[in-house]
Amino acid sequence: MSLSGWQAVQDEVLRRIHARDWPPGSAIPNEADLAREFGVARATVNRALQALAEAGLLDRKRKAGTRVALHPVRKATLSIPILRHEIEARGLAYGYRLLTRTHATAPVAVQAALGLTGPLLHLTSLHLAADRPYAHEDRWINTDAVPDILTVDLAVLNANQWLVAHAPFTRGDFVLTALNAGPEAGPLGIAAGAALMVLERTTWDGAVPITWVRLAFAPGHRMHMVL
Amino acid sequence: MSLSGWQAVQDEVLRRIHARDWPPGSAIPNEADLAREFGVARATVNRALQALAEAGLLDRKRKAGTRVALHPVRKATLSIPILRHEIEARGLAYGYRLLTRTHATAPVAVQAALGLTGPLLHLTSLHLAADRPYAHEDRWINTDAVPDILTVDLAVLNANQWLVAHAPFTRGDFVLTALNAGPEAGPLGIAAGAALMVLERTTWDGAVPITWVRLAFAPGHRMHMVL
DNA sequence: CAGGTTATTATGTCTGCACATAATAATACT
DNA sequence: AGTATTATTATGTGCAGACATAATAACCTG
Repeated sequence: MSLSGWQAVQDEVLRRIHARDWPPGSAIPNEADLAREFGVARATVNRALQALAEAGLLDRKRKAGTRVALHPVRKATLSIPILRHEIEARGLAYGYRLLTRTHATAPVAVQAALGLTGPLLHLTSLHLAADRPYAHEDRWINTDAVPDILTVDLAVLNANQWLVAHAPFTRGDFVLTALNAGPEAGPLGIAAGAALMVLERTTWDGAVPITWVRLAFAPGHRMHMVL
Repeated sequence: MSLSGWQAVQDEVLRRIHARDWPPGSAIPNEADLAREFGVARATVNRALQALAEAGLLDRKRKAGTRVALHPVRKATLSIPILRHEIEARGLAYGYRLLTRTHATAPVAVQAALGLTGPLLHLTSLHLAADRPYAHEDRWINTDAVPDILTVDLAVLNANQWLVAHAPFTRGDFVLTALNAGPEAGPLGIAAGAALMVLERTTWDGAVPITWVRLAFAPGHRMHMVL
């Protein structure tokens, strides 16, 4: 067989995995052999197999060789767009309303997530889609890390947008969970107790914690992923 | 400067992006120039930049060159392990209980997701962690695609485990949402109305729909992701 | 000057070769 | 027999050179 392009190699390997020519757990031929069989260079086979390994379909180990993953750990990638873009992508007008802005000591959960104990800048705000509440945001900001944010009029400018533009982060950490609506119920204009999808995110710049955010989406919010 | 290894190149590029040497939206030098500057082959620079592009930090276009992404679409990867492994990884005993097994016509939402109208195999079951309800599963299976599943005793063997082992899928589709507990409340042993994290997944083998699952996790479930 | 053609350029990828590295197998030594 | 050392092997990665391809810029031409 003569293939051309590492994508073609990848497709053929996928086909064989799928057709059970190479059942889960079994070892597949080494790169050199495959290169010969497919009529390509070893580097080309390597590219294809590495991509599949990264996708979790193959397990590769030096010397041990390559084998079809027994329990393919499927990785869904959830792209986290800026809310404004997410909303505008649906053809809706985006709106933002700052609800509160204070300096205060954060709840212990937030303190623990950030690894800080001092008082932080605390914002609560509302993201609107076509004038209807879309998500409620509860944010704590480490002003030591981004002192410039104190000079910004956050009533006009979305804190998240300012941060992505001025304080790039190197590390992030997400938790998705579901909660019965508590204090967010009012601003979101919903009944208390409604099930809300909640996203909690902590971001760092290196070792320096920047911000902790909790987004509570309006009921019915669906987060979509593909794999 | 002389670097060695594509990872080192990647790190240096990351550093420059982060240090605002190359601010968002700006074009960075071409591969040949970077290769010369770093004292590596162009292929090495290419490897590094491609990885960063895949991660969403760079936008690359032929001829146009490479520029720092204006709105780095952060991609969180959520690894979807088999529930059994997820539970056992926490050091808890895994349990499985089949609740119902029927053939029936699926709700329109399921019919739409799968693109099928005929009657399907319908299973509801419970996943247990240390004998406590962990998640409620509501599954519809296209028996035309996997007729062998009819020969399996699903009271003993987890349908999901059987499927991953015998019916590899090529495409999947996730939706995460939050719902107030309805019929799941009973089996999960919780109060009706509690906020549940719900994961709906549809899987295909090529163009053939295989199964639709809805997992409702016990209250307090946290789905963790890193980016 | 508009519209189409051609050149240029940066990335995408392949090849063949080389050496590095990790894991295993084989061997030697006590 | 048990342990330490040394091959062997498959993947990981690097290099230089080449051509492919897409997007843009420069150039004609009517």
